[in-house]
Amino acid sequence: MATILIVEDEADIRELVRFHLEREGYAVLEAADGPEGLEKAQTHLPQCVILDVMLPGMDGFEVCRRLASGETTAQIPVLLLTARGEEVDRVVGLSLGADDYVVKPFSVRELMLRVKAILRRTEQSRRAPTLNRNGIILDGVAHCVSVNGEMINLTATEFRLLEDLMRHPGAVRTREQLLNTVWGYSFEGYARTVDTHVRRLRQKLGDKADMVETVRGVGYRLHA
Amino acid sequence: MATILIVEDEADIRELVRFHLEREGYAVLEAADGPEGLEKAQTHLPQCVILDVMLPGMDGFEVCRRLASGETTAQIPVLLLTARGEEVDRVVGLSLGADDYVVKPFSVRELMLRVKAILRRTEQSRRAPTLNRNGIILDGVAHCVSVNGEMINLTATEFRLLEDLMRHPGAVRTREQLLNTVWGYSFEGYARTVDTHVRRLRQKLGDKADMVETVRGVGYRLHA
DNA sequence: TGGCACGGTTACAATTCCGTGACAAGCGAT
DNA sequence: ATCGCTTGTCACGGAATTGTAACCGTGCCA
Repeated sequence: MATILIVEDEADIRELVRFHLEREGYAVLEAADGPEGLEKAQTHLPQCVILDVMLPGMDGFEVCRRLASGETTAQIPVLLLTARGEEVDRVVGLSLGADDYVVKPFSVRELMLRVKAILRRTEQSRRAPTLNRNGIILDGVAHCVSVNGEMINLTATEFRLLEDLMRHPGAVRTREQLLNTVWGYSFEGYARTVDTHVRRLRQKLGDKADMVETVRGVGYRLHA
Repeated sequence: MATILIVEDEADIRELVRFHLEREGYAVLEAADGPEGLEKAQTHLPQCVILDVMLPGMDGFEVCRRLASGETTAQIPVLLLTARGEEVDRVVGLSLGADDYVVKPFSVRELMLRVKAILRRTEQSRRAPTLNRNGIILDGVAHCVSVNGEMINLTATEFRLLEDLMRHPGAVRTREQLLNTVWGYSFEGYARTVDTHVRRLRQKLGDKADMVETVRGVGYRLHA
């Protein structure tokens, strides 16, 4: 499941949060100061960072800024822990790119909900190695596809075609777009080739065949 | 820029928030109760909804639930306004799919920052050129159109025609202009062809048919 | 009031578009 | 070499789409 990094100098708070996060099934990394937090963020690329603003040495804002400017770490959502009533701090934090904050002393339950909310928001945009839409599951690593739990056997071309459609659920893909991504830019052939492969794909999809919709005069689309 | 809907029964709070939102450059819609808020959300698809929990009649949680279960409105982020200290409410709200909350009485500055944070988070996924005028929603990526929340089925030509009109709301488009952009410069045909397609389009638009206005002697125009 | 220009409406034939089946070339394994 | 599988192309046919023409309704102007 998701990995979460907590950067906090007070050990008892780290333990408290770790305990609850692990009970929810998350993997937890700890760091006691800013530099350690930055380094663990860069090496482990957690799905979320819980970051105390008051840190010895480098403060949380500086960590936040450096995370946002790093190429690999810019996408990691940050949840700030601030002291009560420091509205100025919150303002600075949010404008620095933090995704959310919680005021200390905080309700653990609320913190968990906020972490979940952040992960829920980001997991949609993150590219999943296995795609799953309405009973069609495509595993890019194992290179296999199941429909309603039953494995089906796709050829390489059919697999890439389905993959492209599933990566753009609800979006129309023109024959040219499909030829470019599935067959490659060097392919110089008949656009109707796509049709034939769509037909073969639909055949193998069985009762989920109508998930692949025809948009007449435009192209094909995976039902959203 | 972005459109924001505020659902709040107290008119002075609506005005206060509207004033600051408009100063930031946002377009603002107002609704005084839950049903009105739902309806405006469905027809205008704002980029964000600011929703008071305490509403006469249908409360904010119910509005939130219905927004989340609607196909077109599920993606709209919701920012809840709750009364001080009602942690139970916050928890319920966040688990219902609200993206954030602010406790009343709130700092306007903080509210603005939270709205900006929400918009920043969602604008990445909102890159899609979806046009929206008065209940007619045209999604260029999915290549589909909905009127009052109901999907309608347009042919490719009808779609391009509506797209051109919606890209120029309130502006008259002559038949020649339409022929050039919708049919392409190479088209050499009868200008009255446009009329036939306008008619077919109006038929499918149902009670929104009069959004496509005739400007006698000039061309057609989408009602502003 | 009548004529006229313009757009709405209807009908229809031509065309386009897509699903389907068939087929041959390519390719790897046996 | 032979077989089986994959893949690209093609032709046919049905269905949806589209352009055109003819006819009708309405507003405008003298």
